[in-house]
Amino acid sequence: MSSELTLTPKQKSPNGQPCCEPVVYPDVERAQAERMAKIAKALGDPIRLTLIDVLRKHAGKVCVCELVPLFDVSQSTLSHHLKKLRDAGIVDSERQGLWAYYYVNPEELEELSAWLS
Amino acid sequence: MSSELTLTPKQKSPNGQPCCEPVVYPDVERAQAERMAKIAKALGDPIRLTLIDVLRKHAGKVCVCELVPLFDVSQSTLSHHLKKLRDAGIVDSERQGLWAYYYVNPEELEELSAWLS
DNA sequence: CAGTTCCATCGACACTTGTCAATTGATACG
DNA sequence: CGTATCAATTGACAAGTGTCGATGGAACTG
Repeated sequence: MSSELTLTPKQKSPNGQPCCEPVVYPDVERAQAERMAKIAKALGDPIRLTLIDVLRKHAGKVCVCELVPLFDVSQSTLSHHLKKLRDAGIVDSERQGLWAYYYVNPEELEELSAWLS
Repeated sequence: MSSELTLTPKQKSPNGQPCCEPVVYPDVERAQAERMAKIAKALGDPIRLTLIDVLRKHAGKVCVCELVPLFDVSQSTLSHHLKKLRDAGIVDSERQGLWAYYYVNPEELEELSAWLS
């Protein structure tokens, strides 16, 4: 499970004395941190990160049947990874007859990308 | 477990006919994808992402006793998250007497940050 | 020395993840 | 119609994750 992020106001140490200097606060809001962590989590697997790389570089839509042979995992495993990327909103897919085409939602990566720079 | 990323050369479909147009290849190398996925995974939790935010904004070194009260989790849970960040190489720590100070290794975020932009 | 404080580690727990083989569902083709 | 193909889903399993309370170890305080 992903951790619950509930920021609380700064408290003193139990003995009432601050152990060290100035108070630090996060600049990111709770909701923002959760959105970005969700995206980062989805990128946190080499296969999924490479999938995103392929889809981004290709610009257009890519057929799943093109993606499967790029990796040494079963078709069902790759389908599972694509679902994770879909669930995170990073990619979308489209069926055309027998084939499924995937493409990146670049906007979904922007917030994390901006925070990281 | 993180998936094994072993790219294989493009194969034809079983019936010998490609199902769709042109071959796509990842631009990221296997090792690079694994490095970046490791970083992304470490950022894939709201608490850890916020910790990085705090440490980055603060520039200097931050005492753990400053970090604990910012989150609604136990001290041991926070320590666990800090360890994950240490294991990923994103942060380092330093003991000074009773206190432990954490700081960001900005270089470790660069590769992912660059790839993402 | 004895007590306290900070932080890391341990043990336990429920939940999630990555993986596969097998199945299913939809579509195309002969 | 029956068969073949692509991709998603299901069920299973070992491994990993996030969480806590309790314990441990180091170092300061009196």
